[in-house]
Amino acid sequence: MVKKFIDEESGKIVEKKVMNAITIDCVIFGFDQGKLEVLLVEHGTGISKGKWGLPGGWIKEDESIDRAANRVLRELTGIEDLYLEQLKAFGDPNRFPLGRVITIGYYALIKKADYDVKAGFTASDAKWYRMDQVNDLIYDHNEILSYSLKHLRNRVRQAPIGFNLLPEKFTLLQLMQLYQEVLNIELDKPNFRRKILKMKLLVDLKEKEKNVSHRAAKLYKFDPEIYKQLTDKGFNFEI
Amino acid sequence: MVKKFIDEESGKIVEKKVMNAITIDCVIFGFDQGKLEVLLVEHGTGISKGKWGLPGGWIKEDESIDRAANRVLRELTGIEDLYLEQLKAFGDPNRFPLGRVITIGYYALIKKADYDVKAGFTASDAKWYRMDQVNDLIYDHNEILSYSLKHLRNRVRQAPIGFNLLPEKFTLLQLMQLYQEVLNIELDKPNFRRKILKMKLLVDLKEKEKNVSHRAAKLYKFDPEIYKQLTDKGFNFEI
DNA sequence: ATAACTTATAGTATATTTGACTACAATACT
DNA sequence: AGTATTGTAGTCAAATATACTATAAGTTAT
Repeated sequence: MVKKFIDEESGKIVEKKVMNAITIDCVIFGFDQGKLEVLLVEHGTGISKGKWGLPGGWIKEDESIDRAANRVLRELTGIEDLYLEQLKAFGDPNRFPLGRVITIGYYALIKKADYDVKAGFTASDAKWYRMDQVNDLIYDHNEILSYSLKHLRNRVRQAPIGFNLLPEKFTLLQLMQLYQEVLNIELDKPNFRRKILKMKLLVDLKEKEKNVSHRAAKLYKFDPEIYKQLTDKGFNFEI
Repeated sequence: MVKKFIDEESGKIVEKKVMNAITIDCVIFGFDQGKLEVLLVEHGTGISKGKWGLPGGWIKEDESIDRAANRVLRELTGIEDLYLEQLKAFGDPNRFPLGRVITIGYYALIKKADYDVKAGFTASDAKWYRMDQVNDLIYDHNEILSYSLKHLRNRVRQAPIGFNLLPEKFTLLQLMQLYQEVLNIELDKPNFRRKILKMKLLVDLKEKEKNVSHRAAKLYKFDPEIYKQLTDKGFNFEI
């Protein structure tokens, strides 16, 4: 791919083999009924028609990459007003079959119930996939996804970001299942409860679940204010 | 900047306003006599002639971005064989005066004494600057630099990047003293030794110090490969 | 109403890790 | 040979984590 570009030295447009195309790819994690899921789209047109991959697309000339990420996600899946965090740029020369394309990965964790997913633009379908049901994705999207998951697992141990995946009011079991699912480990109920409560991070809402077919559990909420106060004192969140 | 690129849908080369140029910029931190410094280069040609900035340059068509980062750094400053970590992509549409250029930031922390700095390629000079003596840099390089510094301060507690400040082969006492200095704490020799060895992060080189006026200590090296394997498994570095 | 079942929560006993400390081994210098 | 310096092994008690048991509090079926 010979490209035209502005040479920094002369200020003129020259042709050289140093240009690259750039895309955005979004990894959106959701949590539902104790399972971690990821949002994928089916390509409706082009060389990847009928295949599934992460929601992604080209960056426009006049938009920042953060804005591009939000736009791409909105166009393909209908999801908007989301805080997308930049993950990493992926730039293997052969990651894209038709030429050199570098992609910048973004990721976010959301509560599925808060967002309506609707396929749009070049996406013929958009669906949540449970992590264990993700098959072959286009290009290097499996690699991007597994990198994201690794990143998520590291971050979720270091900061209580996982709370974003739960409803406002949640039980300790829900929280525990979240960690089990994200970290892919088994936890012990009594021990988990003791550990998390000792952090003094949760607010006891003095409420209980309703309409459940078993003993109702206490409801808690995560209070970002308390978390901020704790971190200011040198608190170390570690699950 | 109208660019040619391969359209994903048709597979043909078309002209559109969605192309971007990509560069690499490297933030190299050095530590010397208790002071943090950063490596800057003076542009010898082009529109920024005579101005200082981070070592950076274009990514070539056939190289990965990691390799590009190492090449750019080598060409401009003579520094090679360095583990550069990807930081973040910066993509404000107006960050570069002559058109849309996205840059991917890389950073590293090195021991100054281990590397010879020699300006090359388009750089007319390359020098270490103490952080408090950095003035106006080209483009958005001040922003990139301050982002890097913030990142570095967070990361030094979470990941073993401090190892880069030691010689390749080091003793456990050297390592301990480094942490004592950086974290401003006192550590217990036997306990530190036990803790760090249990991480299985160090390679025992089966060698000893030489020409020391005391019992020679075993030499170890830090192996980034091992560290990578461990983090993949959910390893948590915490000193 | 009561037995069976599910989930929440309390408690306990054992293993593992940590922190403070002691002892001693190895080497070089005087 | 004696002394100084640093490396390395080990001990012991306290703290913490882990595995497990027991029981309480609801729901549902009979």
